[in-house]
Amino acid sequence: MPKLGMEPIRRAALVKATIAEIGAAGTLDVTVGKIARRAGMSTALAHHYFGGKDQILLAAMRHILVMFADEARGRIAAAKTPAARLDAIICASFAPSNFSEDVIAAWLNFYVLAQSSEEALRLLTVYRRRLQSNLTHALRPLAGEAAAQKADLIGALIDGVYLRQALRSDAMGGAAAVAMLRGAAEDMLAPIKIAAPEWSQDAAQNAQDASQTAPLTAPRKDPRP
Amino acid sequence: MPKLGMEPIRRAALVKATIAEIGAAGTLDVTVGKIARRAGMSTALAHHYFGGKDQILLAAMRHILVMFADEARGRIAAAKTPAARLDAIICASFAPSNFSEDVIAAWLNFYVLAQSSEEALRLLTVYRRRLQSNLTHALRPLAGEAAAQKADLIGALIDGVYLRQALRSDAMGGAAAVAMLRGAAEDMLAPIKIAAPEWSQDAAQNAQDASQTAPLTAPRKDPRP
DNA sequence: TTTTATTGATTGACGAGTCAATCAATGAAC
DNA sequence: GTTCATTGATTGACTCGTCAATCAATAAAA
Repeated sequence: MPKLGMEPIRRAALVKATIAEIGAAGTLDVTVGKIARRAGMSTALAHHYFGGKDQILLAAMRHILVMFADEARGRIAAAKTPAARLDAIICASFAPSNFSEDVIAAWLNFYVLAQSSEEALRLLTVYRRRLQSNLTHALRPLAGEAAAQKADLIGALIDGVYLRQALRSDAMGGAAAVAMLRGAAEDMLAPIKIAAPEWSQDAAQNAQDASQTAPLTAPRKDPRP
Repeated sequence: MPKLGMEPIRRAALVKATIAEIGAAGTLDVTVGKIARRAGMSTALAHHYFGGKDQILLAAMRHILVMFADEARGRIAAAKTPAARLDAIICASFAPSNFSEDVIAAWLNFYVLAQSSEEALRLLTVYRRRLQSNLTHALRPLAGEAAAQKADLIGALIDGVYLRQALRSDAMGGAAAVAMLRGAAEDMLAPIKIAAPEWSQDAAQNAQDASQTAPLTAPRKDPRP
């Protein structure tokens, strides 16, 4: 059984299991034993590779943050116009890799963790700054002076929509969330009259990647059940 | 020492202490012992009055929800115009009673609790529905058909801005949050051209109550009693 | 005396972290 | 091509602390 080079494999398995376990429990109050068992190893091995529960949790958090960063970077790089960049950021936030049930639960819990863990707060701050920076950059040509302010707004709105997913009752798919965000961005930018004509074209291109768990109906403008 | 009619007093003290303890710890992982000690009694007494930890937590949550409902009801009742009602809801969300450090931390934690507690989810759903209903009602004369959709947006935005307060790094006061929401609402309503002229007047009246300044920068550490 | 208020002590369970001990590949020496 | 020392991989069992919940007992009203 024991082959060499197990460490990265074990670490990845533990991170994955941690996110799954958090999603299943809805809490950070998961035992190392459960995580390890789900990852197919003993608790001692988990400790061997990570040193402690905190490190496991933080590694899971880092993983989620990196996944989001990758998603966003790729989509932004592929966008040609400011409007497309804005849309790319919105779509990245609700792309499947960042929008599964487990990841949403984990994300919410990491917000809580940031209140008692210096390192978690640091990581979350990095994420927030990057989002803000990306949004501001995309909005500069569209909103000029007001770019930073609008970026703040859209950032908060993304967080808010995302947060509401934690409550399964009024759950909507990623596509619906994206549609909502797009509508808000349009409203916000409409008075400025610089809304790019190719907007809908970019939107159509991004939309196919952002659909999640197959909403049987086409994404509606009005997300009211 | 033993006087009669202690029950309501003890319960209130425990609820208050629970919120404070959650705020201090940043977690729902607070011990009954700590809560009871902060409330000036023994753990056994806390169990006597509440039956268990879950009940204490839910009572604290209910208390916060009721506080918010009272705040909102009062402000909405005092508002004369649709725009003023909208502003009243916004202000209520960031009024001191709902926007202190402890309450923000508790609120965030209750979102997490709702993922594993049926009753917590139920309570949160009630809050969400009421907020949605209030917003829709206020927006109907301003946005007509789109009222429900706009209400969803503003509701999500309120949650998002509120959520960001959990991270103290980029903390802003309640007044700043309200200003941000007002700006967003104006942007959103501007194209519809029904924005009431007395808006700024109502805003000025509401603003004084909603200012709150408690910016922190570091996560909290366990206080040693 | 009955009821309400109150607590210190106790219990039972659970979980994080540690440790000493195995297991199995690898590769060098013969 | 055996032998064997080395080292990473892996675990079961154990320690130690914590915490929710319970209980038996005491004190003061009514």
